[in-house]
Amino acid sequence: MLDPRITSWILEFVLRQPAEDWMANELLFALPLPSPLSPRLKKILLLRRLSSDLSRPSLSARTLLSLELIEELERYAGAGAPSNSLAAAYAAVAVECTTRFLRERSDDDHGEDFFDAVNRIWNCRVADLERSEAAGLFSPALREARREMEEAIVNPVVRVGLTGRDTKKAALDAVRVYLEEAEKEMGPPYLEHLAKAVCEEWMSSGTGRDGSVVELYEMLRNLLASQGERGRYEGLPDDNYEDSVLGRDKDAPEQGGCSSDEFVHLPASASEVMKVKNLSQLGVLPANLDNMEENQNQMDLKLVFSVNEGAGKGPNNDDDAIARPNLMNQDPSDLEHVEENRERASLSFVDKGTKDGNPGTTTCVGDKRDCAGAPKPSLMDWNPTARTFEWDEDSIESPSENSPDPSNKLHLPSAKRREISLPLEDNKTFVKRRRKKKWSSLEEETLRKAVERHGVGNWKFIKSCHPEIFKDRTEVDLKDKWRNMIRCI
DNA sequence: TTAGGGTTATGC
DNA sequence: GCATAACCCTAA
Repeated sequence: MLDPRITSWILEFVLRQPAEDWMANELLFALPLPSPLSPRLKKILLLRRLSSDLSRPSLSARTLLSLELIEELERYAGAGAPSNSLAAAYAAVAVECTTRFLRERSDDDHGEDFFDAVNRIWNCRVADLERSEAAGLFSPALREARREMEEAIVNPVVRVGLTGRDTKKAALDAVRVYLEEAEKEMGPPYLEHLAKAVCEEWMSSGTGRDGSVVELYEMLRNLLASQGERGRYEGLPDDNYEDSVLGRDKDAPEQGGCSSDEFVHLPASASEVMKVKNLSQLGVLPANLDNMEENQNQMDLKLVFSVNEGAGKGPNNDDDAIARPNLMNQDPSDLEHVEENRERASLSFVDKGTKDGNPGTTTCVGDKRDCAGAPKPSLMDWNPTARTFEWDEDSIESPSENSPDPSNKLHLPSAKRREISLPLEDNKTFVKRRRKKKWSSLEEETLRKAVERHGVGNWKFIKSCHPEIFKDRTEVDLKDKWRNMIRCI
């Protein structure tokens, strides 16, 4: 079993090389990693995602999210205000994520997408940012940009001016500047330090070396052991190497609000875990997956920090598409059943995949705003007005009720269902009842604050302001939850 | 779209 | 069996 510390160093090294994204994801998925991830590795993964966005090049709400997460990481590490380059990149990306809808508008689009983006990004996201602990990102440039966007809502001349501006290049440049600065600040990969120490050890130990990978790995283990026995190993980076990247104050207490556990643990669905287990049985993955709880954490961690969902190209990619858990296309709706770890679900790196990378909801300006346009769940998922049956999630519907081979049911069992309401003759109208999902404290707190800010009854607007946090909730869910919450007072 | 009553699941 | 939370249904 590989030492998770060593694999994290290897991962750091690979992520900081110009390796392809699919390879980085493969490694991220395959290697055992320490849990929770170190702040250093988290930051490296976030930087890598920014780098991927640059290389495609595609800036989206996910890019904004990556920048917000970096700020949060640094803030909880006690690093103080975000750097100018980080704030500048954030402002530039926010502008680009908005103005792109002006450039890309179609004939039948009368600017609704742009208005939605202004509301979503500037009236909700940036406004929340200003009031939050992340206010360090709220730079003068961001303030000015918000003023301009608000003006663009009512002034077509400003919109025309924005359309003619190359905000994409400006945003790409700003992100590039930040990445270069962050890379420089981070210093060389830890593995390079280790390699130097290993070389010295190698040179001094004389004969009997064969130079194999196994031997190299053993030497790394020995170095680790000697580090443990003697404290700092001469020639290795000091014990604070991990923290130094983030400027962490050694005396700063661990923060509860964004602990690494909360930050990285996003649950994989049971089905995903089963896929992993199957792969394990096939020998594709290490067979050490019996402890599903523990290994699900590993999966969660990797799903959250996958490098780039749109970059899953690589050898055998097509063959893998069905069989293996796809780190790039994990559906957030699958991420159920682990309430304790949902605190940062809104910070997941897995996008719904709308055209701007934003979750699929739209909002408009003003109180009691018209928020039409939010996509409803597919009828294939559930129908709020249909008579309901409960389905066993683990069961897979048989392709045909008249299957010629009844033995198939052993492998593809018909869905178990139990009548809940009046029976209807046409089974097609029966749609599963959603699985109960306990509200996380993040959802509750967000709802509480939103009601304070926007008032009771604006459920659709509140949902639209926090589409990622409430992505699995309907407006009615928000209303019901609020009803429950005030009952407790 | 929302409010409010009804139903179901879950924990004790 | 009861209390509660989550979810569903439907009238306005």
